[in-house]
Amino acid sequence: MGRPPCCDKVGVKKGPWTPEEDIILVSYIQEHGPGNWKAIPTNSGLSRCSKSCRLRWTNYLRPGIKRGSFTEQEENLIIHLQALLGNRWAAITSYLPERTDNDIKNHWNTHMKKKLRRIENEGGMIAGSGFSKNQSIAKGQWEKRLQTDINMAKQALQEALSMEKPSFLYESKPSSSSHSSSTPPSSTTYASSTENISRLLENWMRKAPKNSDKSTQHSVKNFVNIGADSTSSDGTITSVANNHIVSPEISQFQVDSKPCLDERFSLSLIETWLFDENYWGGNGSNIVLDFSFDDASHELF
DNA sequence: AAAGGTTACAACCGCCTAAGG
DNA sequence: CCCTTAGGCGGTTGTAACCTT
Repeated sequence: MGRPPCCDKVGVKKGPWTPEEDIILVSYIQEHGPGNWKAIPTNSGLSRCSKSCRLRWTNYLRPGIKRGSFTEQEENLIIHLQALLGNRWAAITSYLPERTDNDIKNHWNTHMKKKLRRIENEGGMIAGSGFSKNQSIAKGQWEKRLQTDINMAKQALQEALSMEKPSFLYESKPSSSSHSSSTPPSSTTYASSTENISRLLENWMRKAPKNSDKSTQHSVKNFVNIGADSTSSDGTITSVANNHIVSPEISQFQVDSKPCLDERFSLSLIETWLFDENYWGGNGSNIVLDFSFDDASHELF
């Protein structure tokens, strides 16, 4: 007996989500909170499988998602983390909470791989691996990587237990140049969808005074704000969440749908290393190439 | 202006893991 | 323990938008 499909394939809609479907999903989650994905299609009336709903929410509709082009600092961080963690996008995403793993993965595959390949051709190193050619197939590399990960986890745990709470790493440095990218963020279909959803949600709010529950309305309003912010005239995303003035509800969403926030609290050593400009050799183009695990692990642990 | 090629990204697929019975 | 299943993750694909000729 094979594994049954996650959802009944018959009658399950596939393909791009419509704004109407988004509204239904968001409305349902506003009311019931994220989670119990299995129940969402049935209870909300969506003809989508639970997986599709979860993905749509986490990658697209969840409040606090930053869209648009990546800043140089974000890219540097991704390169560095990819060298350290490999293609573990979920782990990498925990350092860039405003980005989704899908977003980072896509950006890596479409932009950064190419960029690094170009650098590799110029510099004769293996891009993205964090190792020079003669190191790349070094015996014991995986063991070393694993050990580093274990050490990282231990360190994080220790710091978490000691209640050390460094400020959010994304609050300080990355945001400082968040609009420094020379290329304007691309306007995608998301923008118009979001505007539609925002409008619909506003109408929905007006029509739905049944919610004596203020918090629900409040959170919907926040969602609307975020939607509007995310499509501001200059195309940049400066959401409420970016400034961390998020409603408890939204915080809850983020906590619920993202990896443990405490992970981020407890990585001051790592973040120092990750954001240390010196590591990046000034222009960020050589960093990975000069980076090796020996250096990093020695410094970190 | 049209055709063909390229890029970007939303969404799907299938595997893995952990929780619950 | 074993089995089932929901949720999570990374790889891959499909396609709309954009660019070049």
